[in-house]
Amino acid sequence: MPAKPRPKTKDAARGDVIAKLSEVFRAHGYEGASLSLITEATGLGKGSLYNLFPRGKEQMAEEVLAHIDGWFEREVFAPLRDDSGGEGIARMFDAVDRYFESGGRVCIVGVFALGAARDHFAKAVRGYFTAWEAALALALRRRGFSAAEAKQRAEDIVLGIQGALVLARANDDRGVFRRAMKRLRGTVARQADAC
Amino acid sequence: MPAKPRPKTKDAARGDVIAKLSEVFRAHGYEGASLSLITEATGLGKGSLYNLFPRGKEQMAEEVLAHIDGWFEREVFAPLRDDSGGEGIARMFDAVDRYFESGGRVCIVGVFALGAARDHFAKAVRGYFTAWEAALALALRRRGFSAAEAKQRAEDIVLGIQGALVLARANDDRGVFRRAMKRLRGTVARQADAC
DNA sequence: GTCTATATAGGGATAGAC
DNA sequence: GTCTATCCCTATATAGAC
Repeated sequence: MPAKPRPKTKDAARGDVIAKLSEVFRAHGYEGASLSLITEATGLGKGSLYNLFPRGKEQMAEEVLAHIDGWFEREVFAPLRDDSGGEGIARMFDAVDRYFESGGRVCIVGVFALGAARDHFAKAVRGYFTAWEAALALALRRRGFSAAEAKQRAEDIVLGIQGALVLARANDDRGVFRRAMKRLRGTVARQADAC
Repeated sequence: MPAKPRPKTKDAARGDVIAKLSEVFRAHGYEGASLSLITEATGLGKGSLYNLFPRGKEQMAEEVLAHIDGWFEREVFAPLRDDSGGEGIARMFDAVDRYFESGGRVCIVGVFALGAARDHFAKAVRGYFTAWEAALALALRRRGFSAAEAKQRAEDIVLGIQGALVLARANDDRGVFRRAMKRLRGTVARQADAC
């Protein structure tokens, strides 16, 4: 190994670009994310962008979605599946709260899902939500819920998070998201409404 | 009054155009709704469109939003506020299920809320959700919920509907929406979890 | 690898004939 | 009122200099 690879590796630099791309797609959606917005956000000219992403905007979006999927796989889905010490679900809520900045940022996958881009990126969009629900349902089963109930509650939680993001952005108020997250955390505590 | 105004009135014809515009904005969002998509959907040339909506696409979106607001005001908010015979909430769920075709159509206001268009149409977007929540909270208070609980449950229901629409479209599966609606209907039945 | 043209298509919007 | 033709701008994408 050479002495000090201080200057960023190729992959790290690419990661930086993808992070900036994400914010453009998040704020403007797929069709709204113009190359001029992208050059502005990344500080790169079109030439550089097409050098990094030869297939253009489509490829940029694909890699943004893949990056999101990777992050959630590491920070959310894997902890849910391992559920080390029964803390998987709590870790999920923590990670989600950080990722969406308590409702200050919307979900790119959700934005894509609502627009015409869904058809083009259907597999990634669907995969994201199904992976999330499946991992969460598994963790809920370990908590003692029946298979059917775990599935239903997992769906309600993912759905609640997405709805909270819509309302938080519509009203420009993170309070909606915070309250929803608190309530959703509560729904996994009480094992059933048995009295 | 003249004998038979069989041919459509001006307003009715305008209503038809707005209905078709709505479907374009619903499917493609504000930025994605190009004039060529709009001419195709309405069957009108640009000249006619600019005659009907002199301020162009912006005005089209404004009138679409106003039309939605009018529909919900009549079919959802007013029944919730009147709550004739305590059926206001049930009528809301029925109307919502019809309007969104059991999850087959997404919410235009939700689509706008997630995109950059929110800033331009902030007042209409915010107004839609706040009116809905306020009317629903009022109906819930009449059902015996405390002011705080009614407000919270109203928020959870509106949020749940929006989240269900996101997931239904993401997974291309109306089942998510139907299940969510059923569950949400249930949350207004049990007055409190008092055992 | 990054930039500055440039190419080509489509965007929103307008003018004017009918 | 509706169309066609046209305006000007911005879109994505490419070429080629450095």
